[in-house]
Amino acid sequence: MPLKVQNTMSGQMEEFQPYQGKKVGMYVCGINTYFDSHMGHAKSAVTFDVIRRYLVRNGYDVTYVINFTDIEDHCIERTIKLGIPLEQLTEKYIGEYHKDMGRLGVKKADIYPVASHHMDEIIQAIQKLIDKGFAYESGGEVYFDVMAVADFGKLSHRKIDDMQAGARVAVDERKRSPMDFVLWKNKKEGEPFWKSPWSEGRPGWHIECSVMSMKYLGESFEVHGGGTELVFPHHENEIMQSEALSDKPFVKYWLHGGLMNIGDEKMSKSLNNFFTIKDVLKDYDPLVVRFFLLNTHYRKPIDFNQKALAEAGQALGRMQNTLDSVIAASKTATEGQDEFIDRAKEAVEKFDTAMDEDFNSRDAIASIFEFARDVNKYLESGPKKSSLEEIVQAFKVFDEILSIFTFEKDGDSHMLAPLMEIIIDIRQKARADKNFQLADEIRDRLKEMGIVLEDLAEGVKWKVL
RNA sequence: GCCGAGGUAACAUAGCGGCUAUGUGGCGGACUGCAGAUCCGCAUACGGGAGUUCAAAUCUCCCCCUCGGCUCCA
Repeated sequence: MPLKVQNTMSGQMEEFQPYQGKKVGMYVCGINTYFDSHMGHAKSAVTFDVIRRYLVRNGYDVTYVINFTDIEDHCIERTIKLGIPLEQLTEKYIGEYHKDMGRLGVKKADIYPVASHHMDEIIQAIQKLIDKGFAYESGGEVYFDVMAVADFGKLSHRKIDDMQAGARVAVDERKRSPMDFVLWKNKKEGEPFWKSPWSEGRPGWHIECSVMSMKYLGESFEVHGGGTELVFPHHENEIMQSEALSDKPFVKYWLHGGLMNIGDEKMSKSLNNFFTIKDVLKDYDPLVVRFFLLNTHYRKPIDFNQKALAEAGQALGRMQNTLDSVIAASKTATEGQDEFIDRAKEAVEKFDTAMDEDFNSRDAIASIFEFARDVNKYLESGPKKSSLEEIVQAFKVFDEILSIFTFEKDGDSHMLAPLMEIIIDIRQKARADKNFQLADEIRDRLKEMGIVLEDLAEGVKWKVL
């Protein structure tokens, strides 16, 4: 089954096909480096992490680029307020970003370009746009001339005339058209600035991404991602700038993720209703958070709340529990295999089929739950070693993409197993003597240190939480 | 106003022409000294209205509601 992706540009599902062979360039808009990342950023990072992992699983040679925007109002405001150089602020939050995302199991991108390190290229690009007649200078500022491009709005599907320019902010009188956007702006008093042919100032937000993505991925590349709120104006403007510069199609597939909401509002820094990743990880296992994010299709919004996270913990625990049992059983199972080995292979196929449909991780997870139920049944029917190993392999495939399972627990030391055998033996004797008080005490005290006992018909099972 | 994404059982999510789904929670069983885990079963669905079709949650049209975008924002 071929991989299909929902392309915002066409509004349709399209078969995924790189420009050349197996090479895939992938660019995702990262964060503004002035504050700790919140759960909305986590959703984006995890979404595209999974997409990247799945592309790699399908044999694509992915070059993944995530940018950091450090030349932007909030960063500048912050650097002035704290009285530290911009560079220092940028570095601090890049470090925090990597820490947070690392804890969430997000694999590192190949390149993390920083806007302020690309000033020469940005200025050159702006000059080129002026030279080619796509931009104009006005009072030390440079604007992109929207009227100079024929296909305005092809990503967001809107027409210039239909929009209420200045609906929320007054139109700048220096612009020729209200839809024109700034490429270079004058510095304000006390702000960091760079020298340019037009004025001492700084670049606009959109041009930074055009320049950095094309620098590292070429003038045309395959995948560009981000949250839906970036479709307009940011990505629309990126397209206009990039294609004006290169005269080539910019990006083949536009992938947009749904937003993280709180109640009926999106989570955002400016609305001040955000939960930072650090705060959430104080209360929840990173694997649970990751599962929570992947249990909804990436293009849909997710409502952030404690109940949903708790539920995610329960649900993930169900699957992990099955995995634990399989691993434990495989240590003592009889050699050989049986027909369940095919069920394990089928599980991987179902998983891939779901992921092939625009990275439908939710559907993929549902298939794992079904598999887990079958596995649980199988475990009670005298499982064979090879089949159990095949099940573990299947979970390894799921985990290669989702990264939500644990295969080895910290407490798994060589001494622990024989020690537990002794304790369980003694407790079984107490139970045989109907000394339930002692039996319960042993169980309770083990639980306190994170070891759970389960009395089953076929014997006592233990596991480390 | 315009563009986009949605409205699925108690809740949260998939599905998107015929196979009634997945998890959490609830109820009832099996197992059990108890607890937990696990299994089996039950209940409660497709925003409203018209239409197309042998057949619609899935297609068409109209309406209602929610969110996002048209300032910065993953």
